[in-house]
Amino acid sequence: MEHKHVSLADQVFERLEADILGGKYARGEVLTEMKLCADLGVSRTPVREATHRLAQEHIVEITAKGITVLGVTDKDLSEIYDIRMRLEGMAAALAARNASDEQIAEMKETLELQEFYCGKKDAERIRLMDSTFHDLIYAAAGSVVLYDTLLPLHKKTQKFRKASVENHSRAEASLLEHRAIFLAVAARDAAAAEAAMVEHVTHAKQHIMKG
Amino acid sequence: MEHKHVSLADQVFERLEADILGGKYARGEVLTEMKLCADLGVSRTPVREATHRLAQEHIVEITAKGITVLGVTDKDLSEIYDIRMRLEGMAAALAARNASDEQIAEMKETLELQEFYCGKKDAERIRLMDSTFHDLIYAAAGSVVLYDTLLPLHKKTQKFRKASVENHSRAEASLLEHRAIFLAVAARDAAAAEAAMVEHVTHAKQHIMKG
DNA sequence: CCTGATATAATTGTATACAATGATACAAAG
DNA sequence: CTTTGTATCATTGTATACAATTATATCAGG
Repeated sequence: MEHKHVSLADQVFERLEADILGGKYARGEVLTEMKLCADLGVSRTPVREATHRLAQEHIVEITAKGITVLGVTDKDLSEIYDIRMRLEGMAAALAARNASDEQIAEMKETLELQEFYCGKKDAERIRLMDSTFHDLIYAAAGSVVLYDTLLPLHKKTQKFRKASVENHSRAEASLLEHRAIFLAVAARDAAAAEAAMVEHVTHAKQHIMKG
Repeated sequence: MEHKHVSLADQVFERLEADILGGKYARGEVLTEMKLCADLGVSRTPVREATHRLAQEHIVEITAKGITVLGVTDKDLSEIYDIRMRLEGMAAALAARNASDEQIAEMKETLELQEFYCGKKDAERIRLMDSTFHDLIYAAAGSVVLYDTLLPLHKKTQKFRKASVENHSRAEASLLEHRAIFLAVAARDAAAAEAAMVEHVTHAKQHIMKG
């Protein structure tokens, strides 16, 4: 049993990041440390650590006025997809070479769940399975640097991906694209995996930037 | 006059990041907050903020044992260059489209300084001009996301780039490659800028990974 | 000599008091 | 009415005391 200690600061960071990128706080909204302390029931120290880490990722901005929520602009979103277009293909190709059988099994399971939730039209869980699938690809690539580069970018798109898969036909198309990526990775075909991933990200961008 | 307040935490962060990525602390070395406090003459609070931000970038690891310096492994270095190969071309192409005349003038000036220091065989300053040139390209691209993605990756290579340009022939080759990128950007030729940048990063990787 | 439990010590995690900064409201002068 | 100076207040920045965790040394038992 892994009893790795998770600090309050880590918990606050995860929570705030998810809340902001999930759309709970509006862009431009100004928070204060004390308000967050009261909401979360912790002292300023872990809140400070969390907000400063968020500031480093340009998710909030800290001034004497307070903690301003920056979130993700449409311009950011477009740029994120342009970057992901170039890096996720690389990740898929590496995953095809380096993924363990166990990782491939996890991908398969994730895909089956995605199909299940797609049938139930549960957008939030479809989005979650989407995140998990991409995360598995990043991890399977076996590059810590690539993982650290892609994960924050992917997280920043989560709110928009959820909105996207509320459209059922897009949700089904996304599932098919994921399956194509999976088959190529499972077949250890790096070139096919890269091509499938590039196509997937391209379509995702097209659909998201329309809305 | 911009009298933007720079906190102690920011100063400590910059200092520690530069010291670790510059090679002052060896990989595996274990620091403690108190030691850093004594060295830098500040309390634990700003030191904590700085070290935790460094931990987020995987430059250090914080455990009950202390603050372990991770730095950059050869594997990291290789992966960083593979990623930069894909993103810096994008940045150069965007810079060719979006750079202001002022930014282009700054690039020109930076190049002239690089040439000057290349003549004097001053590796540290060549490395600095190299950093400045790439930073100008990132900024001129006009994408905050791309800037934030590339800058940390570029910083992590600084120690190795310095070692690389201590080889005079590589320093001269690098200067020529920068000039080719500059000319394409100044001519507003995005495709040429991208090609020149990809070639530059490719050569840089080849030279650095040999050493 | 090795193994394991236990006590100790070193380190980070957290809370809070105080300092410094900057924003804001308001009044006085032009 | 606008502007400018000033005082107040809210907020973050910093230092430090205390709690919790974990590594490490020590010792007993086999």
